[in-house]
Amino acid sequence: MRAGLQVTERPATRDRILATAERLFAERGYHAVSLRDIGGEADAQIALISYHFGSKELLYRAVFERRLTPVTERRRAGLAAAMAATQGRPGIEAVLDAFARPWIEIRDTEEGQFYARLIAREVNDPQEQERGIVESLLDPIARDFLAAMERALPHHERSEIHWAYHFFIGLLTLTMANPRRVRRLSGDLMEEQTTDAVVSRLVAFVTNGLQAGKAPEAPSQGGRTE
Amino acid sequence: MRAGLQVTERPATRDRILATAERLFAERGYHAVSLRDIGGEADAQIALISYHFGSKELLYRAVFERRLTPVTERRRAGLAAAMAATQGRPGIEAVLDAFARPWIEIRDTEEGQFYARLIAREVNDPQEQERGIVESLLDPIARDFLAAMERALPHHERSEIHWAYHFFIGLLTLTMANPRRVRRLSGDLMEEQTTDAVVSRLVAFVTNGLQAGKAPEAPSQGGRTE
DNA sequence: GTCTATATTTAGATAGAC
DNA sequence: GTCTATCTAAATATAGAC
Repeated sequence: MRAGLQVTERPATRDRILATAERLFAERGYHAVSLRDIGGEADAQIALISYHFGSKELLYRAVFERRLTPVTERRRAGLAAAMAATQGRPGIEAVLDAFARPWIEIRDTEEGQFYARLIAREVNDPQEQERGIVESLLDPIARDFLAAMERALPHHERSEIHWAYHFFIGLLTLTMANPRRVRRLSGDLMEEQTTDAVVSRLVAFVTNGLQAGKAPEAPSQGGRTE
Repeated sequence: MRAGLQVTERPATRDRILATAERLFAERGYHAVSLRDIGGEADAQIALISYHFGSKELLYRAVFERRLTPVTERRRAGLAAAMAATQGRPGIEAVLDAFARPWIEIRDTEEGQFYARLIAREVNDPQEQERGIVESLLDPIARDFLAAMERALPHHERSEIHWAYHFFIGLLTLTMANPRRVRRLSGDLMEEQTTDAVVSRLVAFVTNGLQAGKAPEAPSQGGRTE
């Protein structure tokens, strides 16, 4: 029986390794973490890491894949719901919300905070293409959201929408990546934010930011006319 | 004579090491680069790295400090000019421009592209505080710009301004950090951007984004009234 | 300042008993 | 599945001749 952990039971070695690796990779980055570090903090022999995962590289991939599929599913579902509710013409806020909310929700959980940081690290890494994780697991859904943004803003230049998308990624990943500096510079001005408040802020910021890029010849679409 | 390099002269060993270290640290990160990598690509003996810089850690700091002082000076000068031209009440665009332009200019030069990526990496690193580079060299001027933003937008909530600041950092660093994924997702939609165009876009995006956070009781200030 | 040679530590990975 | 013990390669750093 793999399922049915009792409350007092210690997680299986494999899971302890996964959780510890996730935390350490997120905090320090792949190359700054040794298998000895992981084994030590997970209270598992180094040999067991090889036994369960094969190699450091494969362990890293296992850490990613463990959580990525469920998150991606929820993002897809959110986008599909926004599409269905509007006959394929969703508002830009609904699209951005479906895109960002699952990430922020993960960031705001005890067990997901490190994974959020790890994703941010991976997306910002100039070398990510060599590992292929972003390209195979995140790029497909990214293209779906880009297409949805274009449907939501049919009168914007495509290049504007793409810029906004990358801006969104930038601010989304920063809110996940380095909360310490945020606290250092801004102190309690940014504490005690609920998940909802952060998502709303991100979405509102990008939505407003996009007002700069409306194509000049666009007719009013019942929205802001500036 | 240290100065007065002839055109055909090979850069001194110390400078070759610095340039190579800058590029490799930017592309792969501190821990993924060995002194052997640097020595190999710089065509310098490993022992010479120790001789010139003392240790890998000190080499890393030397790479940072080489370019940071001039950039910071230019950012300060830009802010001072914006302040002086408006009797201490600069527009938010002028403040953001002074903040971002020197970074984008560096990013867009042949010799500075790697440094821009390195800075982005450092700012997004959850572990930066341990090294203290960001805290000692970037936080002071960050606080100056935060104060200038508050002066430029006296009717905004302070927390809104701080959020916008961190958003700005996020999108600024992403445009410096991982251009490859941008190209992968958006292709030639984002090519051939001049420095001016990128700065304008960043500034316009954040300025518009900030419209979301205007304090409700603020009287119109001659700007957008929504 | 630059080189060769080497000391010392730490890394990822595996062999084989239990 | 888990352990001890160990292999091999790679890392940073230094010693000392030139």
